Amino acid sequence: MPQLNGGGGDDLGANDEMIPFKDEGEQEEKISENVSAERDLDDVKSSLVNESENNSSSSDSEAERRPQPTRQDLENYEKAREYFSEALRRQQDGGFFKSPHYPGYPFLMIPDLSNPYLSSGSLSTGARTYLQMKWPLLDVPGSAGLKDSRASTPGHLSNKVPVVQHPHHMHPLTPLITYSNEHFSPGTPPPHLSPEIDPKTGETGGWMEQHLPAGSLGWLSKERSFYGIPRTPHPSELSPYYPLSPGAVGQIPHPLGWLVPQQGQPMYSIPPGGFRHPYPALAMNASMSSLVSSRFSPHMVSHHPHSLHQTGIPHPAIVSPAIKQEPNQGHLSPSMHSFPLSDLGLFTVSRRKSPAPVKKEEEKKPHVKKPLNAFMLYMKEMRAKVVAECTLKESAAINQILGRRWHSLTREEQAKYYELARKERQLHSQLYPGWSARDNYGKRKKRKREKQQPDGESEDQFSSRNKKPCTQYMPPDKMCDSPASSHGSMLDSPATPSVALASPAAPAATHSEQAQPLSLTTKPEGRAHHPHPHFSLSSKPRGPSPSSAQPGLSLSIGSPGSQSPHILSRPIPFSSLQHAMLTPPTSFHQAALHSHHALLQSQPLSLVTKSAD
DNA sequence: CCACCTTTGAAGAGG
DNA sequence: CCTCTTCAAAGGTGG
Repeated sequence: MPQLNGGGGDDLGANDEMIPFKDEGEQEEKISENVSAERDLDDVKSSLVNESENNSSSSDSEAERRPQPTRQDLENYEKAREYFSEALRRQQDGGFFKSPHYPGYPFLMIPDLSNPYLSSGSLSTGARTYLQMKWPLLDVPGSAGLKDSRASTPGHLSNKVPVVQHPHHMHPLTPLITYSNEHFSPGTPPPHLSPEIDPKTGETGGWMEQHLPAGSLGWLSKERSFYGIPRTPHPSELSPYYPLSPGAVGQIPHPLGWLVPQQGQPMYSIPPGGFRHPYPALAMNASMSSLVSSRFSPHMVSHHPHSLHQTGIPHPAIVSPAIKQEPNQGHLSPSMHSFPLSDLGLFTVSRRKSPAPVKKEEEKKPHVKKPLNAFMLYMKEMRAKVVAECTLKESAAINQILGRRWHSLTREEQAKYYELARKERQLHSQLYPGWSARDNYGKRKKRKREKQQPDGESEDQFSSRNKKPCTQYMPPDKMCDSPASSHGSMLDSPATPSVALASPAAPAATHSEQAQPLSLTTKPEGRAHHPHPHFSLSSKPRGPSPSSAQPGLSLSIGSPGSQSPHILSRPIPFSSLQHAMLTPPTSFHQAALHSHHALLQSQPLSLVTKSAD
């Protein structure tokens, strides 16, 4: 299997093991099919791109009309259908689709039909089946190394996919990974989970679903976040997350997950009635823009003054306040329509114009949100799992647990998220070149810090926190945050020989970015089992430095708003880790915190000597 | 209705 | 350069 070029490319899961086909004959057959399909789609892609360039200016006039599938639409549809059908079959067979090449094709995702918590430790994907779909999308620098062997197309037309889409345990060269469907019980999803079914008419509204054979499409629940939320195993809990129904297919998440609003709180969402991009000068490669301008359904290329920006890229980061008003995305669901696969963007957009929110939207301009950092990505993925395990629902408590678990992750595991976050930032910066985090200052309501009196500074740190002590969020009876007992990584990755380690962590740093913080100094090396020559206490460029985080470190336990003192991120020996994570910070932690000796003493001597090397 | 809580990390502002 | 602040997600809670 071709090895992905580093160069910032996606190397995640490059060595992940994959589920084999039943037999080689089958595999070869599928590979052949896949190759053939790709070739065909390549042609289609080219024609689409050309066509789109020619027609891009006429989109406005078409905007009012219902989208008519073009020849390419149909062709693509056929191809996509093949993929989907195959995907489903594979899913049922428990095999996966393997293609010898393709680097960077977007992956359509359909939910994993079986695996409840499979994502343990791995981003995403938790429960997704990735379908390889060829479609020119973003030209992501991070995936620049992904070179289609057949790619004669210019770089800007190459089929690049934001690698952030890739599950960490999935190699990009594995276009389709499916899981067994042993838990798959086709059925009618709850109405509220059938975005494509018009509750009023009972009809499915999507063009695609009307054409695709039942069961050929999997779809992603809105309940699932971009990176995938492990679903709960229980059927009753399962349905909300996996509204799978062969008869109610249609919602296909865009390969760029964030492009499709999911869940009430989409990671990145599309404002009702459209999308106004605050940054007209959106950087988009040719393929992207052409797709946007032409391949987008007329409904996407909205005529509405506040609809999609001409660039048409509803980046998830763009959020309209109005959207949060509708947790169920009512403005999206019933009237949502999937467009021909030619839109492979698989964007779904309300066909109706949302009448009311329009004005509101004018007042409240959507803003581009910050890209998620590594921890946020981790939280996004793991929250559901923790919630399911703990029966806790308060985010504050969940976050505490997640924070502890975060620190319990091995370095490699964290590296995955850092890498993902890095790519997320890359993508974000590509989409919003002029964006600055400062733009969002004040988007939130004033922090209490600002509200409070300047002189009450010394007091507020405790007072505010005292209102809700940490322990309040840590019900003693809930041992769910015990990493040893519940954290997947602990169970799943006893010490994965990390091949993957080589790449994700260290190389993450690019010319434009500093080396990943990785909290190197905070990792209990004993767990990592991967003493690296460069892994030294000084290798951290500017990560969360214990000494620099907060002046009043010991007090920062109660420090509101500001950074956590990383009390628990201290180099606590693993043997003490559990205890550390189950108990509030103590003098022990502080001691460990202020002294790396605590770590070094607890570390194998070899570690120390190695670093000396 | 909305700020708060809570977590880590990134980025910006200011000294 | 260093320190501090803000925001990103999430959803229950409380004013």
